[in-house]
Amino acid sequence: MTESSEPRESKNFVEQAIEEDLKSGRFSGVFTRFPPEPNGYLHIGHAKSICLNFGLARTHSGTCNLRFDDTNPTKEETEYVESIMEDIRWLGFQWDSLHFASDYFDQLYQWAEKLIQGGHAYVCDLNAEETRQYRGTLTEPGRNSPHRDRSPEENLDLFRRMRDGEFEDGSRALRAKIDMASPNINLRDPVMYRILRATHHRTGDKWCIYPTYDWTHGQSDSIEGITFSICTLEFENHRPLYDWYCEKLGIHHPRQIEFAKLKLSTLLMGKRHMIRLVKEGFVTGWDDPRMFTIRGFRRRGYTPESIRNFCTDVGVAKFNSTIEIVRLENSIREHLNRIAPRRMAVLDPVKLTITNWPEGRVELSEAINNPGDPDAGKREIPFSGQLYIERDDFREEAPRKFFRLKKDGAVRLRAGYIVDCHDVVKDEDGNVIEILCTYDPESKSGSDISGRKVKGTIHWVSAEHATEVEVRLYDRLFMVDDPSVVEEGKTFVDHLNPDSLKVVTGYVEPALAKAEVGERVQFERLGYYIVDIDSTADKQVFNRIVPLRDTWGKIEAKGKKS
RNA sequence: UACCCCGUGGUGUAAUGGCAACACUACUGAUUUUGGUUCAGUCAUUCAAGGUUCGAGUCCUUGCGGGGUAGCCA
Repeated sequence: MTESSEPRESKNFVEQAIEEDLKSGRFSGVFTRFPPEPNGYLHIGHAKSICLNFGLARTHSGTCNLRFDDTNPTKEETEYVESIMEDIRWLGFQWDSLHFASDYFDQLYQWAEKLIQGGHAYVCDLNAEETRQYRGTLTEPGRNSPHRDRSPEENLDLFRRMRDGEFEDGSRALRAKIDMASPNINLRDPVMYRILRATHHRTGDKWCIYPTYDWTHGQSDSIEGITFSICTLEFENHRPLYDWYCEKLGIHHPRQIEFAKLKLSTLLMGKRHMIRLVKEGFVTGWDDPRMFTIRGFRRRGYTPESIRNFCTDVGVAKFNSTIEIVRLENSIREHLNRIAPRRMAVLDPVKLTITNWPEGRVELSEAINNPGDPDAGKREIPFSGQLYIERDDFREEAPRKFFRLKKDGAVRLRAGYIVDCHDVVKDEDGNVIEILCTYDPESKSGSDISGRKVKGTIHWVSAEHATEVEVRLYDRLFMVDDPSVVEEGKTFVDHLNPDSLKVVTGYVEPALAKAEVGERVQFERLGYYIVDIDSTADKQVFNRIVPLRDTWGKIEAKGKKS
């Protein structure tokens, strides 16, 4: 027996913090939560937080709750609650319990009265504008509110009357009594309750006062027994307040840990940006395959696994970094390369006729479904004398490095024969409309006795047997790394890629005829595609998920430059 | 110009005072009936200066750079 030297797994700073607290006995388990406000659709950035929170709970045999932070009735809707739950499940996670911050409104109210009685909170009659003026600035301390020294009795009376609807919206607020001179502005007597007559998506018109985020979040965490309250960096300055409330209340005190949110090059995840894209019709909706929403990626054809892998891959830190979008594209390629069956499809067809092919003969070719996975099996494809090949795969005059089909050249037809091109037919404008070849009967794929070696292999479909389909060629919505950087007088929509969607008619091999909505395949030599929900019995619609790596494209582009 | 956080290759993430590692990109080359895949290789004196130490990416000081914060939004 040799001593196994455990390779120490590298841990991110959140895991390290968790380990410390478990070791020291500060906490006895990992209980997390994902706390979205139901005011919009989840985007790829949320996926990072979801994977983090659910993943941490999973690896430590803890729990992760889903809690809707619904403390602002003017922005929240039930529709979003549904969509968020659906997206989380699609990503492959299941919450241990479902909560709403609004379920805690009664408890929060009781606790507020407790703070008032302890002299830690007061009712302030300043309006929003006056409050702002009293708060001071980043460099100057604030001034105490004239109502700061009311007695607990008076505050309690006023607070109850606030709750009972005696005062107008915005006329008063309950504030925590902390320190108007604190260098941390969050501690300058933050508002705990505002008067707001709005119908809440769950509590209806029961309340006319609503607790703020700061006064709700930590307490909700506490009630649920959360141990690690993981949030994004912009809440760093709120942590002292989070801690203050828990201490003053003497309740279970979770640890807040902040991490850098996901930023991806070429994407714009801001709510305002996404709303504009949808509202002004730059995309077809929140689930447009080009959108940065979870539903967008889902419809585009991304797999939940690829998104989860991506999130693990980019790691968690406190540094505000930008991840290159190719990392995400790479993640979906990596997954689909393993699982997607190969099929042949021609998206920009030109006719190829085999002049020595016996009239009317149809032969079945055997093709492997996935060269990397023997278990994926084989399929049969009809081969005939009338084929379509990709226009791009033929050149009358080709550069030396071009090893596809050229005039007087040879190429292998994937899972078929080697063909030699001897002539082309052109239309009046000189465009090639038909390529004439002979096939080499001894070169059949799988039983090749010709001994010939050709450099190129191209894909094809039999014209007579191919199915006509609609193919939506999606590309990035923005071609620049950071679309939020704009010149004077311009906006991010000026960065929009005019070619982010091209719709073409494609011809696919018969095996694809029964592909169902949601099925993902690789069109050989082209990319990965998924059958879109818009497909009908008459016509299938394929979305391009991501193209294959294109080494030749790079070589060619370089050649054009030099 | 107050407070808080952060600076490690082109991009990210590790290294927990002891040989700067891993992934992605890029570029080579090999393999390949997908110009795909796979495999091999190449690409850094850790923002700067000073200090502590036998030894510093790591600890201390200062500077520089980036981000956050002045909602009765979250």
